[in-house]
Amino acid sequence: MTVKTGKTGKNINLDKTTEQRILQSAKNIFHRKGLGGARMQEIADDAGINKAMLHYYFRSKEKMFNAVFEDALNKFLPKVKELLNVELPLFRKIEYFVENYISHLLENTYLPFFIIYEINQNPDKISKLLLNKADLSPGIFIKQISNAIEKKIIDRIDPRQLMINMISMCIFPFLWKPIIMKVFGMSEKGFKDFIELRKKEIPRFIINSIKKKK
Amino acid sequence: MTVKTGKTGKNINLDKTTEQRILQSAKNIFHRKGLGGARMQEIADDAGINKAMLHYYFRSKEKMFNAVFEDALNKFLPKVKELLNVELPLFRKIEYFVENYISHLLENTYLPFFIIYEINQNPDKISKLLLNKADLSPGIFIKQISNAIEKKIIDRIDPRQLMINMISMCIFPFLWKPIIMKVFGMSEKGFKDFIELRKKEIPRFIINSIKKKK
DNA sequence: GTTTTTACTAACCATTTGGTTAATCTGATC
DNA sequence: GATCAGATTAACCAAATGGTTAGTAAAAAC
Repeated sequence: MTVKTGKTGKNINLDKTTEQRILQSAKNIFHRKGLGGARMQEIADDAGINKAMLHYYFRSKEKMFNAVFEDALNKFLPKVKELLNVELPLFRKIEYFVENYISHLLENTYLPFFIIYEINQNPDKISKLLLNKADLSPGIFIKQISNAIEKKIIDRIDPRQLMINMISMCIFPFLWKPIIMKVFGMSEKGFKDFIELRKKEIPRFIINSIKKKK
Repeated sequence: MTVKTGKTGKNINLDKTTEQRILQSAKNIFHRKGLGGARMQEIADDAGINKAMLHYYFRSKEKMFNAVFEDALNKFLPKVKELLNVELPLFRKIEYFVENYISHLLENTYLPFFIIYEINQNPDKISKLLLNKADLSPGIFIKQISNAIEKKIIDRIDPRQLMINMISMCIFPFLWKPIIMKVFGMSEKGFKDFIELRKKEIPRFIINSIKKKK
C-alpha cells in the first residue's frame, strides 16, 4: 500500500497519513472481530506498518478501540436523532425514518453487529458512552405518537412498543443476514434487493397497522 | 458447589456428573463470551475442577464449544420448526408462534445473542451446522401466507417480508436489551414486563396490518 | 552545521492461554 | 489385599499476544 517515489524516496500513502491508515485498518478489523477478537498484529499488517506504530499513535489496544467505537457512535447517533426529530407528520416521518435509516445501514452493514456485540459484551461502559455522546431520548417521537392517538389518527398503542417494532424491522435483518441468505437461498445481490424492498414495505406495514379504520 | 458428606467424605455434585457440570459451565461462559472470548480456565473455575479435565472430557476448546453450540441449536431449531408448522389458521398461528417463541426466548435470553454472534463470526461453519441439523425451510408457513392472499383473507404482501417482520419484532428487543433499558429507564423487571406485553402486542400489530379491510 | 524532534523499526519481554504429561487417587474386580 | 481402569491433579510447555525499548533515519529548529 506504500510506494516510493523516484525522486525523493518519500513514502506516498495514497493520500493518507499513517495515523489515518491505522485507524482505517483498526476499523476494518474491530468491526468484524470486536475488541476481544481483534489482533494488534493483524491491524498492523492490514495497515502495512510495524506493530509498534499502533502504540506510538494510540497508546493501547483499548484506547485504539475506543477511538473506533466512538467514531461508529458519532456516525450513528446523530443520524438516529436527526431522523427521529425531523419535523414531519407521523406517517410521513415513519416513511422518512425507515427509508433513510435503512439507507444508512446499507452503507454501514457492519454497524448493527458491531454495536450490539460491544453493548452486550460491556453494557456499563458502553451505556456511559451512549449517555455522554447524545441523549438518545426518544421524547419527541413518543409524544408525536401519543398526539396522533389523541387526535384519533391512529389506534391506541404503547408508543414505545411501536417504536421498537419499527426499529426491530429495520435493523434485525442485517443481524440475521447469513441466516436469511441461507434459508431463502439468496445471493449478496438478492439480499440487498430484499432490503431495498423493505424501505417501502416496512412503512406500509406499520401505517397499515396503526391507521384508524373508518 | 461441591459438598463433603460427613459419612463417606465423597463429593456430592448436586446430582451432576463431572462431565455434565463441565458442560453447564461451558454453556455459562460461552453463551456470554462466545468462542473467542471464553477462557478455558474460567470454565474450569466455574465448574470447580482442574483445567485438564476439560480436555479429558472434550479434547479441545473447539470441540467443547461445538457441543455447546449444537446443544443451543437443538434447543432452538426444533422449536421454531414446530411453531412454524403447527396446524392452525394463519391468524391463530401468528398468535401462537409469537407467544410461544417469546416465552422460549424469555427462558433462554442468551440464545439470540449467542447464535447471532457465532453466525456472524463464522457464517460458513455455522450455516453448515444449520443445514445439517434441521432444514429450516419455511415452506409451509410461506405457502400458508400465499394461500391467505389468494383467498383474500389478507392483503397482498411478500410472504418472506412478513415472516422476517414477525421474527424481527420477536428477537430484536432481546439483542437491544441494554439499550432499551437505558433509553426507557427500565429495570430488569420493567424490561421483562415490556417483553411480556409484546406477546399480545406483536400479533395484534401484524394482524391489524395484513387483515383485509372490507 | 549542529541539535532536537518526529516517525519508524527490529528485537525483546512478560503474561496469557490452550493444551500435554506424568504422577496420584479412588473405587471396583479378582 | 493386590491389580487395574478410570478420574483427577499439579506442573509444565509452546505459541500467541499486548506492550516496551533502544536505536535509526530524516526532517525541523536553532
